[in-house]
Amino acid sequence: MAHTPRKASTPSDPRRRPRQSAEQTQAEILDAAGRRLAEGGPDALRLQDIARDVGISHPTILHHFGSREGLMEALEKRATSALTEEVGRLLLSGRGVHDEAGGPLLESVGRAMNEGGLARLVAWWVLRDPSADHEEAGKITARVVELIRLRLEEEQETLGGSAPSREEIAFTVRLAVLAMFGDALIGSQLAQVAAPQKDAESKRFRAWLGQLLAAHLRGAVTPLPEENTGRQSD
Amino acid sequence: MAHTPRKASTPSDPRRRPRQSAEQTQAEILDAAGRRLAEGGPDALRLQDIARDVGISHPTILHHFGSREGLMEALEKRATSALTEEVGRLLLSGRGVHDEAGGPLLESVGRAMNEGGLARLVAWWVLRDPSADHEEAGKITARVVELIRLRLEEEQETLGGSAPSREEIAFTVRLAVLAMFGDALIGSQLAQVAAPQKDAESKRFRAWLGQLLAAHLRGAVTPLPEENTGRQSD
DNA sequence: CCTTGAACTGACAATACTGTAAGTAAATAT
DNA sequence: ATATTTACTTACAGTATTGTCAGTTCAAGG
Repeated sequence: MAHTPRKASTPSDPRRRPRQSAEQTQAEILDAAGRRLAEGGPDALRLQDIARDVGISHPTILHHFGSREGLMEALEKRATSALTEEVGRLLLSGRGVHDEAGGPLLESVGRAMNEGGLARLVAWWVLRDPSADHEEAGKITARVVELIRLRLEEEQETLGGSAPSREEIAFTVRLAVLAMFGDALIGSQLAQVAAPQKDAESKRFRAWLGQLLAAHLRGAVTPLPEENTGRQSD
Repeated sequence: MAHTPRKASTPSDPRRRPRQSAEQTQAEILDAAGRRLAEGGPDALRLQDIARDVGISHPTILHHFGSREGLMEALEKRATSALTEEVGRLLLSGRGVHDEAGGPLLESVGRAMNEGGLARLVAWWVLRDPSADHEEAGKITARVVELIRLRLEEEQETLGGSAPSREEIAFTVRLAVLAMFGDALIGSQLAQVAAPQKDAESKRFRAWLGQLLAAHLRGAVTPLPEENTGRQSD
């Protein structure tokens, strides 16, 4: 007695999802997963929940992504490549680097980190496996550093002044990224104002940071003491 | 046929843990849990694993902390109160604020975030429940801001110069905390050097940041434009 | 038209984890 | 010395979750 299929003869069950293209369904799954992750944290990423959100059965997710792990990889890939593209576009468009207040670039990264849920995604990823290398991040920042350096050199030729060293730029970019990342995760915890104004404070902080960094790169370069450059002495 | 206790009559089983004080065992459990969390991320926080690390059975953890949730709360409480104490000590000792390079305070927070695993703990906490308020964090930073402000005013009286506004200080502290937090989590991903030197680069970055912030607070205050202070216009 | 492949599903297997129950042994209180 | 509390254990219940399997419907290609 094999298990009798309960309703083997229901042709065209109305509850069955009308067949979609693979791309379509996969995109819907990733959207739902991203939403879950942004709202509820890592524990909220259950196949069954996501399936319910989309309106499919959970084995369908496995069919498309192979495993839960596969889904998570796809999620990360999509998020980082979206950011890479946006940053690339901003940089090449010639704006965003040294315009007023550090400008669109900072805002764009901040938005991706906050609304896009990128910060939460990355944090969750890093928490899960601290030793994993997020190659993409290094590549993006390296690219940003290089482009800023070129632009500052141009500027220096026309306006005069001394261009900061590459390390100086690298640290500045690093600071900007870390601040955006941290702000998206715990900014609201550090705000000194009442809840409804927290978003405004965060925005103002971003503007302030942009000015600080721009001013720093432009002139007030604080050289590091040349002690322990690579090897440690103790 | 009740289940016959398998070895009901083994008096003083050698495998049984010699009875400890509650405090002792709880501390060991928290240590082990912290280590697990730092190494493996949220998913690695299993009662059975922690119990094995300590050398007890997992219901003992439930006996001491009530539930898994209780354990996590205790973990967070211990970590934050340790940090609070250390920061308080540094601030009251009169050092750490405006000594060379931002100094011990930055280093201490950085250490707690990195080696102490505080950053990972907080990140994991925030990921799990984005709406949860981490009151402690706000309190600590508010306190730091206030103390720095007092100290800068003192300094201003003796040396002259203009003391920065409270918002200026608050943003600077916020930036410092965010940078330390972010650096602990994803700093290694952003580093531009080979793996073995990443720690050194992180340290150098910290020093650089200290100088930048100190210099900023001391003189080069970039005032924010007085536009949208609270309400947004679009 | 028929075959092949792919999207999709319901039912089930396997596993793993938190929490409970009941009992033992050591310390503390009476 | 006896009673009580408490640190600690084994065995088990309950449940949730990922993944597998066999099968169905739809579309495309021969």
